[in-house]
Amino acid sequence: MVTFIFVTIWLPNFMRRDVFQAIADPIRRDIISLLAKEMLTVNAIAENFDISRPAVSKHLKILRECGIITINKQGREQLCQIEPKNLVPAFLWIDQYRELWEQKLDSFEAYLNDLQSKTQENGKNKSNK
Amino acid sequence: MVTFIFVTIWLPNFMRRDVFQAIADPIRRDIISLLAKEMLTVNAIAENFDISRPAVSKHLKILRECGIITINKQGREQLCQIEPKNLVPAFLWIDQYRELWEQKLDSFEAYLNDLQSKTQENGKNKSNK
DNA sequence: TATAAACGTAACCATTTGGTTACACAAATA
DNA sequence: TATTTGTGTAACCAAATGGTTACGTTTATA
Repeated sequence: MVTFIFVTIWLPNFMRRDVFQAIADPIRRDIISLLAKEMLTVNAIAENFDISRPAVSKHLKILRECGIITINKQGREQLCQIEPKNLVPAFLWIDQYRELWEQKLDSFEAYLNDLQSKTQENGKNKSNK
Repeated sequence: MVTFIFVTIWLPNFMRRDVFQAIADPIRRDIISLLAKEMLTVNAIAENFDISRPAVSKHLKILRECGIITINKQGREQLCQIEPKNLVPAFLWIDQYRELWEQKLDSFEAYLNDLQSKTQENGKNKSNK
């Protein structure tokens, strides 16, 4: 006899979180920008925003779950540090389309050049008339 | 007499939408990836996903509002086209931290090299003993 | 001309998000 | 030792998100 057991796995939210979600929020992007300059405690980060400290704590939790920051306990303070390499996946994703937009921008420049040369030719014709 | 008039401006949601929000959703990233290869109609895009066509329409609306795609009406079909240059702001934001992670990766490599050379020296010492 | 196809959108729903206040607790300080 | 400081988290809430079905409209086709 063969028995099949079906299991529904409940995936907690933070498992579904990724770097794209992390940088989707402007406050989290600002936190990243702050930590890019220096390590900061939770309170020092919170001073830069109008939202409550617990709200900042939540953002930090998300950033930590995505690996974008690490937190070191120093006495009663929590020192937050950026882990920039974990931004790389997002960078690579966008970077794969770089060729696409550069190509488009090239053709835009080509279009501009073309336009310019045609205008010059027009000018020539006019002056020749 | 001076009169002050205070006006509260109601900002509709889509005004707050930006490219970071656009690429936060995995389905929207997949749509971008599809459109990077070729122009597609709405139905053609929807065929690639398990969600309903109206759900895809909503995603396309968001992508269009962020300028990441443009839509051209061709008879009764809507041809979607990627506008890759509007990914550039997101690229530039992440790119500003590139130096940071490259520096970190360099020091990681340096750390690895250091470790390796030390191990080799250890080996030397052992063989010299 | 009646029907089918290719959409957009309204109305609705459950879940997620991002904020708040209140509270607990460990570590520093008086 | 009592108090203050730094922080995490629970409980709660409104709004946003992402999905659905139902329906309307325009365009192509039988």
